[in-house]
Amino acid sequence: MLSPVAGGPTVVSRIKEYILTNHLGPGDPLPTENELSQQLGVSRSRIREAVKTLSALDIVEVRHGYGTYVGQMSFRAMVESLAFRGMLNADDGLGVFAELVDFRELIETSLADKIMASLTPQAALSMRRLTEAMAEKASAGEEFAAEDREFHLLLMETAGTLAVGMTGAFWDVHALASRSLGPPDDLQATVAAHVAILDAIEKGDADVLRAAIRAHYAPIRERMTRRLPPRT
Amino acid sequence: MLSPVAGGPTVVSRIKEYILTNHLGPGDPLPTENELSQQLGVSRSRIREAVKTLSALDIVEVRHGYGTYVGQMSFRAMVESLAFRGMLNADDGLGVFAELVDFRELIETSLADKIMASLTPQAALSMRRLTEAMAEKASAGEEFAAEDREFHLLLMETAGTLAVGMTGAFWDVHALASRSLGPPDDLQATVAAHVAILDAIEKGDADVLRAAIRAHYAPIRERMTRRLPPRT
DNA sequence: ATTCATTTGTACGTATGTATT
DNA sequence: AAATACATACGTACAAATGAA
Repeated sequence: MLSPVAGGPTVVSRIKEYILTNHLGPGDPLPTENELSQQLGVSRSRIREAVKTLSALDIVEVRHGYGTYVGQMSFRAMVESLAFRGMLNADDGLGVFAELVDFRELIETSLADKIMASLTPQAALSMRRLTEAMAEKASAGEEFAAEDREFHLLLMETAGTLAVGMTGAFWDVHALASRSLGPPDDLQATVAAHVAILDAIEKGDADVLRAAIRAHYAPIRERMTRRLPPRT
Repeated sequence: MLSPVAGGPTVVSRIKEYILTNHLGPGDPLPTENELSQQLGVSRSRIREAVKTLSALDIVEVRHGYGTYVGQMSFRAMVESLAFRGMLNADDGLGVFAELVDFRELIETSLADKIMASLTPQAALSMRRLTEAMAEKASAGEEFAAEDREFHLLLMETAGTLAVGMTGAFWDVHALASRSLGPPDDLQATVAAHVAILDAIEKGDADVLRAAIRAHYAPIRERMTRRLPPRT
């Protein structure tokens, strides 16, 4: 029997290996499931399960009826994982979600000087436009999640793609959490908080900026902890 | 036909739903694959593929021959995803790995004050012992990855479980990267860098601590960028 | 616009390996 | 040591989606 030894290379790792050794990049096609099945000498079911794993990590991307491709950089896996974990704990503690707020605030405040120093005028302008869009929607009673997200991404722009990716991921987790947490925050106040951050940047005072960021997160944190269910 | 509508709830989401509505917690058992197959009205193959996805995210944990259980909080998915992404880019830019160093440094430096204020004596003592263990191994020419990891985890202790988890995850990614990057850093210098961090904490000077942290990461970053392959 | 080949998605049956009692 | 409950693996058949002829 040609069965692999226990603890030997898994199908998942062999597919990863295939991608690396063949120097495939994001968007490049993988062999079909049948071809992989033959090349690796395992059944198609097994290939499919391995591909499911890789797909969950966005290492590959599967298009129904078309093919399988090397995936793009993504934090979706982390978002899903954290979000679900937050829901699980939602009964007792909101632990994950609350800590997430701390973490976001920590990163943004600690980058205050860097942001101040190197935020591009274009980014600042985009952020200004976003706050205006927020204000408009707020007075119409609408939410503005997309604008909020983009605002914070632009804020992190200078810190590199990884930081931007993480910020976006945390924001997404928070959005998922928020959804299952009841009515949104006071829209007008949220807009004002973002305007305050932007004003601080243009004013050029790092201390004011840090204070504005903290003020922005204060009601969010408050909302998280307020939702702590009464222990029965 | 009872087939679900296009875009309807996926098997993955239905299993997540099952866990939440039944108030299962980490370690609690899920129905067997056959039972799930019946309850959800889909074939066992589908269940298996869905479980593979959930397992990749550590939302469930499968024990061969025993059963499937709700998983523990984990960053394994992010580690695997980031590590592979780093390998992919390793040809051209080392982009992800290099940014990871920046991010780790950012987090630790920005927590300097908090660390200083609230690191427990027990943690400090443990860290001191770790540096001693590092020194011992270093003079024997051995590496000390485990001690290094534990040191940085203790450093973040005060910042909450999420921060600790992220720190561990980043460290793991870095370790995976390091493996495929050639010989390790200068062991003696690495030990000294950790000792300097610890000394700074006990001395109680946040500025010195930040400098020590930056000094710790400098050679690591240098190593990353130095490895940029000569473009052919 | 239809048909056709290709590729992934779903289903089911069967056999085998593995851990627990 | 045996029995049981389970996950793992394979093969085949068919459904659904996509792109191209």
